Amino acid sequence: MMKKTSSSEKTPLKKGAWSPEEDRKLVAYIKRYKIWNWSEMSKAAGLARSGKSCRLRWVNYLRPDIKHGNFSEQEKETIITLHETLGNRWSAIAAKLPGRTDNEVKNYWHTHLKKRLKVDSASTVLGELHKVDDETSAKNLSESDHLLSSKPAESMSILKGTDNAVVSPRLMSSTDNPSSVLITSSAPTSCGIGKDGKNVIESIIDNTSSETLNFDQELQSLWTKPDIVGNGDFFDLDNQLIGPSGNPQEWQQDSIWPSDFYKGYDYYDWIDDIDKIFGT
DNA sequence: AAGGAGATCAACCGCAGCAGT
DNA sequence: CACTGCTGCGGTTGATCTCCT
Repeated sequence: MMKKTSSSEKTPLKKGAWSPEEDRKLVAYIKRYKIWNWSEMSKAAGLARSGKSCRLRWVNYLRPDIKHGNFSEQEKETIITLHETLGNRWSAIAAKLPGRTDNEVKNYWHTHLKKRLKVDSASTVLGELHKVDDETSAKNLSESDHLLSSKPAESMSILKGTDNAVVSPRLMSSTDNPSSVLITSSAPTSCGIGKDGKNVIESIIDNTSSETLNFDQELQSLWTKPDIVGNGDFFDLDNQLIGPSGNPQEWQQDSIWPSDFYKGYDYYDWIDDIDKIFGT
């Protein structure tokens, strides 16, 4: 292995976008000699780049196991779920997504997913909610929706949400639904949508608490009844479990999406509606 | 067609942690 | 124990692209 220990000549290090030639040099060098010391490798490979720049280029772009292209629905949900528990630990999140880099996950979060949970864009979001509802009310209010709305109002009045706590917009816009939703979360951030489409609420809550949101009281007195409950379960007013524990994502993975409860409201339709509302 | 605004993403920067001396 | 250098991480920047007027 050709190891240059030091270099007295101070060639200015190149910055900015990598050329195909530079990529080729770096890939060829790593294929042949493997990674041993980024700053020394850079010189040995004939690149006027810092070791740091080489490492970044390799790790984020040139590595053969990098998965390029759009994020799948599964990946999106994984990022959202993990971000709720891990926060901005992008490398930890990326570690759960084979082929994705921390940089990519971070960029994707900031450009696509962050706005899903953005609270202060409530009016915009709710405008979209109304739009979705209007567009779908006549044509798309399927039999399943009628079945859903035909549930006794009181049985729907309290919903203990998921870790994501993004409540089905179609469910929540059902006219028979009362105005409060109980959200519980094991994650620090939760978001809920009022059935009247008037409020979108996001709040930082305790890991083990759940809260009752009354959408008729606007945003004041958001949290009215903290208590300790199990996380991620759906309950009706009588505290009867009406959905499985865990995240919708896990429900889908485990084929336990509560289709009885949602009456044919498919998991992917649910995600689609969320996408529409939050503008992904 | 042009240009302005916003979105996207590759790359840089600064810092912290760790290992070697 | 202090110093130094390397690596990895998260925040930020800026070039480029896309969309809208």
